[in-house]
Amino acid sequence: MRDLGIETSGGPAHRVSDSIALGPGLVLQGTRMHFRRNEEVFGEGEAAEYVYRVVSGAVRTIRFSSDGRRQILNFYLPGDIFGLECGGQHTLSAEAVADAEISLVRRSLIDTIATQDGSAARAVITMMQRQLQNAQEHALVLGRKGAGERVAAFLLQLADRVTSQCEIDLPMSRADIADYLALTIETVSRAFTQMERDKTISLPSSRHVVVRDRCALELLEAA
Amino acid sequence: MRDLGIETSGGPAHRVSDSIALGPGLVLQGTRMHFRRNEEVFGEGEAAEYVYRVVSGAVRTIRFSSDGRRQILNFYLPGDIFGLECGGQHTLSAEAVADAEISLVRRSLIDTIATQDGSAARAVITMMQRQLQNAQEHALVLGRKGAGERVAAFLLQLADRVTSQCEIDLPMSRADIADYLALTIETVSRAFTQMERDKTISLPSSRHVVVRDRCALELLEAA
DNA sequence: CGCTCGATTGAGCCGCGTCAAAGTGCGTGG
DNA sequence: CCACGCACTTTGACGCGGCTCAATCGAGCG
Repeated sequence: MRDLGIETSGGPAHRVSDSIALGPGLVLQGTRMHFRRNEEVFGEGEAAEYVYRVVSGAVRTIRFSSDGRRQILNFYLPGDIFGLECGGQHTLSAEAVADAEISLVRRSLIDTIATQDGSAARAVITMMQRQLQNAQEHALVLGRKGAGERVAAFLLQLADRVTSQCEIDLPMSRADIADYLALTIETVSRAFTQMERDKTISLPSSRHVVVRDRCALELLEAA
Repeated sequence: MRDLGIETSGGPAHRVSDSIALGPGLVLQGTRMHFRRNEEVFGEGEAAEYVYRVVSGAVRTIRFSSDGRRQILNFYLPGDIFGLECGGQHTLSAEAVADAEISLVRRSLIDTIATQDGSAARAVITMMQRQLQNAQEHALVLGRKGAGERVAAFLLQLADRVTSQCEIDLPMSRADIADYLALTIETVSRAFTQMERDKTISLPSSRHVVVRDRCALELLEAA
């Protein structure tokens, strides 16, 4: 938002700068790294040394339930910041959904600055608030919506994060969507097909969605 | 934890002090208020003026999905702090589960202090991290566990927050548990009954649970 | 051209929600 | 002290949405 570039959930650009801003005139230059599709950025249990910003590509954060099924907790697109959720140790892992450039800033550096500069500390708190609200919204979707509504909510959420608000390039597979929405790939696929049949969306290819009737989608989400 | 009393998730005592600690030697005395069972502490959309700490009783935070069904996002017991999740405006509402004494501290006061004192800012960030991890754990439970596993997870979570780790006094109704776990009251009730049949717990009364076999409960949770 | 991986489609089943009816505990008033 | 009413809980019967299993389809690539 504004000039800060601290948004954790609003990266419309295909490719963005690799610095993390903590306030006006306080911008941290990160180290840029490249990750291949499905490569791990960090793993559950590792020491949390860095905070990350997506420059290009996309990232997912993962946790596994005790019986081994995976739950995707969030997707991060260019401009989004991730890796803040933890104390000293990561409680989840992060992987590249597609090839991604990611900018790393040392957590100790951010800690130091946040301790000295009040407005930087507030920037960090604001980022975490956004993450927290995301997680709560996610819990609401998983708890209270049926399959079609979940997929609709997912598409709307994605549409709002992309420049062209009605044409979406999905960086993730059906399996990723399923594990994010706590459904199976079959159910996700059927939901897409149904929406296409209803002229709510069209699917030129399986990774490319065109929203033809946003209202219908919003109606579906509410269900 | 430690001497700070900033824990958001660990209030074993039936009744605790009403101050919020932001660091060693930095303790904010709150204004104590009383809320009746089911009374609203704050509502979605209201300006977020305060941060709250449960002194006695219990509190739930709520959000409604677009079709009107409610989802309980968290329960707060004595010692827990809530109301941090928002920016300027509450994105959820909070109600007393049972009669509760709650201590209020002005958000502006905390903001001011956090801006000036680095360690206070870190205390706030730590509290938010804990909230965030709670929310993510909750999403994992809702997404990946069946009915019995959810109830088992709920009981274990509660058992860990109570002094007597095997005797739990539930401050909330079956309906509250159901809305927290995204189940129906009937399903929650059946899960309790089943556990009692399996000698995993006993139910001297519907609000009083005795954990007889914690291992079995942990096994159930994993499912 | 044929292989492989992901996506789609279909058939059948099961867990949990829905609806309905008792059962239980507690506060209130007679 | 007991009778009644109300709110909450438990239990049962049944239906449906989404999962499972299996086959087919389609696109990218060697």
